[in-house]
Amino acid sequence: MFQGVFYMKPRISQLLQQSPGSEIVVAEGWVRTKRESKTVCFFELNDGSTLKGLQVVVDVETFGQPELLLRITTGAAIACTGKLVSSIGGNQEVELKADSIELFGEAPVDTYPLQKKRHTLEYLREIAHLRARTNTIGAVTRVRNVLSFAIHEFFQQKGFMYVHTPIISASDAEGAGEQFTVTTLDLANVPKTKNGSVDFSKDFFGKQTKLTVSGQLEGETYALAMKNIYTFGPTFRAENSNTKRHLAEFWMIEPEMAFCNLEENMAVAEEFLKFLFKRVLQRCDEDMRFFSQWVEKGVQDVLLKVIETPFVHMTYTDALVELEKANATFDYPVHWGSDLQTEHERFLTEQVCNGPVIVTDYPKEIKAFYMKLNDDDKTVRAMDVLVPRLGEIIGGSERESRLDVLERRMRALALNPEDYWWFLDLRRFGSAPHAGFGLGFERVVQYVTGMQNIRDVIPYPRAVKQADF
RNA sequence: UCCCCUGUAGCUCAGUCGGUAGAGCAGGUGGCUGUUAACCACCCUGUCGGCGGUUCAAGUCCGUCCGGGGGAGCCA
Repeated sequence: MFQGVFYMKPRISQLLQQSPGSEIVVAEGWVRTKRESKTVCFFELNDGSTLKGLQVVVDVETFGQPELLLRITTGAAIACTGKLVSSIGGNQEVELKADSIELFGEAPVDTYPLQKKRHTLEYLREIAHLRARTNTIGAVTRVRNVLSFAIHEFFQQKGFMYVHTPIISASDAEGAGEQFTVTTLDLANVPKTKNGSVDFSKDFFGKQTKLTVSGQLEGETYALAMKNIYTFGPTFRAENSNTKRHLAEFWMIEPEMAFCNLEENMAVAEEFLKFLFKRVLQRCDEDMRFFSQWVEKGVQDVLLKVIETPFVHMTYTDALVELEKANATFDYPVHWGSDLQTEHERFLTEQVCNGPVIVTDYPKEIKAFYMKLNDDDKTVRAMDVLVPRLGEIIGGSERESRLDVLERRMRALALNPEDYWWFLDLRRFGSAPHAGFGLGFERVVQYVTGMQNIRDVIPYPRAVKQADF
């Protein structure tokens, strides 16, 4: 079974699936809790491979070494050697009857921050370097891992190319939000030009550079060569936003497809989300039952229902009809042309549709310049996928592939076409209809797990005034 | 950035009308022939976020700063 040079000892997840036997096995991990009586002592051992750990049983009298047992406390790293036996207790099939235990690292009870009791997520954020050792964050970590892999599975099996768009961007205006500047200039002694502004020609790249807020524009260039591509990488926004669904550094998935219109774009988005949900239900059953019970009641059933139900399609104009009926209940009443607030999006997906809904064809004034203009000259081929509890989870569009229309739109928004010369070249040479969307990875993890705060679904959250660890 | 809430034992919280603090859990000791949120008994634990003010007296009232949470905006 293990043929590589590096011999992998079995993980606890594998041991838990084995039958009792006379073979000697070794289990390595961290002690979650210890229970002891006069003659018998139990450790629950966890190595991150599963939610529920392996019960290790020690016969106190035959084991001897009472001082060793005393030093093994919650948090200690140990390796236990013995046989897998069927368990007398009712909560597990097998357990490890330890003949010997090696203690690698103690976790002194008076200083170890994790106790064998439930902690709040807020407290765990303060000890983010240790929180992966908890049930909740461990489960999040496994789900996040499965989702990451599923993203590649979905696109790879559909023949999409994984493209790495740049993290450092020299584009003057990507237009998706405030950006972080990347510089090696001495901030205590910034070089200035004659008119007093910062002289970026002295900077590392010879011009001002920033961290990317989106790989879309570069993604489009590769879609118009490889046909179907996707990006999956870190994204940075310097917005001063302080909410439970925003981060300054987050991961984003951005597929881009040539010879593709908005209808096909919507179909891909729907199939993609459903694929991710299916994979998690298949491969993280134990963790998902945990989330369903303790974090968001019934979240498994919600995902199952989403998988089975076709997404509702609705134009912005039709959505407005629904919203205006209920205008009295809103803090911000809507009219045609106004942007949808969080309360409106949630009303549509939770009250009107009772499930995911894709809203399309928004007024051009409230959407980005690169979206394809409709024949009515008033709306663009944009789409937002809205889901209950979270609101917008995907934003996308068919792109404007007509050079003259795109240039006109840019001028109307006071953008300089020369700054986008390479982006416009795509429309000059071999232009084709194309479309794509962006999906915030952490928001998917949030939706799937039911975790309320986005800072708990990424290992080390970066947000306003927060860059610890 | 704006609005609201909040900061008390290691953790989660209570603390009335202003009179120098209390519970659960965690931890310790003892008990228990197999526990699994272990159980039973006893025990230990405090710069009440910082600074300033009002008062005979402040955890409590006022000001201010800092931290945390929720909502809004912006978005993914």
